[in-house]
Amino acid sequence: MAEKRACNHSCAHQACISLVPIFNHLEPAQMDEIMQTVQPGSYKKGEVIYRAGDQSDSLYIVNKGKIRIYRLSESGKEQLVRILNPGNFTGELALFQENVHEAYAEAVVDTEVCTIKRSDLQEFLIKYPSISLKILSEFSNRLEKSERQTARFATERVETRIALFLAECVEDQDGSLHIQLPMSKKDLASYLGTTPETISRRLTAFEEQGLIKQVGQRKMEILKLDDLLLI
Amino acid sequence: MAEKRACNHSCAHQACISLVPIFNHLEPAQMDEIMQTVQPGSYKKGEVIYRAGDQSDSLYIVNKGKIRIYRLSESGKEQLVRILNPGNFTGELALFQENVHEAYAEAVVDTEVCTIKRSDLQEFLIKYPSISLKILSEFSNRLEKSERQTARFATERVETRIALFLAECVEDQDGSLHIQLPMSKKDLASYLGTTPETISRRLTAFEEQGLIKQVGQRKMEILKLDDLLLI
DNA sequence: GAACAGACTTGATGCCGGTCAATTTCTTAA
DNA sequence: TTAAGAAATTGACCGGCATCAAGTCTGTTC
Repeated sequence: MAEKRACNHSCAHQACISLVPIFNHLEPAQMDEIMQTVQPGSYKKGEVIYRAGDQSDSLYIVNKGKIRIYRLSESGKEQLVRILNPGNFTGELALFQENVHEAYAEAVVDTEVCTIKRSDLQEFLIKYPSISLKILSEFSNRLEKSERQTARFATERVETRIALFLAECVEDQDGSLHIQLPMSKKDLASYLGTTPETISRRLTAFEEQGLIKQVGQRKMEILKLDDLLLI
Repeated sequence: MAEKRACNHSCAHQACISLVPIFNHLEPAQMDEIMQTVQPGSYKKGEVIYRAGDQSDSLYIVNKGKIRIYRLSESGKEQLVRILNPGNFTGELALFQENVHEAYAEAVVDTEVCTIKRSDLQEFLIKYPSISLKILSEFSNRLEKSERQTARFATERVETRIALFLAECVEDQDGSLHIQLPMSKKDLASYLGTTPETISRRLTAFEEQGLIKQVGQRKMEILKLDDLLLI
């Protein structure tokens, strides 16, 4: 791997490795070893990072910016699955199964990533089994969240899914009741399996019921969190 | 662990270990070691194996019978997540995160299981890292399937979800066009996020369109698989 | 600052699919 | 075999939400 070394350890693009939960428990020396294999990449706003069906052979770690991960359904419609912020990664599924992306990824704004070749990563998995355990923990969380999301789709109405999403925003933002939506309403609609129109209407209805107070494009104040969750 | 030994290696309830993909790559001696830690359990038809909120400290492997795994949504409605057959297991999520079940499990028919204590399994994970890799692969598949399912809920109509499910039945049954539904229509409705009435109506409609031919309770013949998938 | 494109809102309309109810068919137990 | 209780079907009804169509507002680029 040493021959891939592009620059020394202090390169900015490598620093993100230390942000990633699956690596940051390692010894400094081991972390350096991983950093040697990292390749930088950058994408302009709106640029596609990989497409569904692309050969998938790398792990992408977000260094700066924001990435949208979409999934295409059988009939070609797309759903927003997740938004990646610095320290998050994608491409991990391909490590353990067929090597074609099922999803596609797009830069929301100008974005810098670090990529690690799949083969390099697999070497590290064998060399440092603790990484496997970290990835297992990550997968476990993701699976849990994904199944929860599926159950919500299967059993809850759109109104409830929106309310639950707002509650999650409160949690993510450390319990503050002044929240900021992490994405546009169009993206949110895709994520929640509805339309921007319906999101807009439900939020207005919540406001008329005195449950929330909208303030500007993506900001709002949650007035009655408990009542919101009873919907 | 040896002191837990309840009987010798030939015990029937232990044999299932060799059926489980995450263990069956091990050396016979290692597999025996795991078998020593296995405890048998049996449940009558309809009996609950664990509830949402229960302390979760074991992996359950189905030896004989069938188990339904349900998830409860925030408002108490339940969705069928998965059905376990012999060789399948549940309780794996709790290995890597908080130790409370988010789902609940119920025996569909009289069922025998093997349980492995979480602490025992964690020892094995450290001792035999190859098990981690197998579980990673399993998780990776599950995550992939779960996200696909979520995307279907988000983007496809009930009619399409039913058609896609039928296509999966064909795959699972080795491409045979004479398929058997793996569960009752009530369960299927819960799994697909709809109602038994709607399932019944859509299948009748498929039949009237000449796409399938229903024959008896849970059996049918797929006449035009391609057309079914264009819906 | 003007102009433009996106993002968001609001209204009107229609239909998919959930709900309730009444049979009918199948399964299980006595 | 019969009886009882599920499971499945079929019909009537209607409400939630998608769709289409106009706007309004925001932010960005000359």
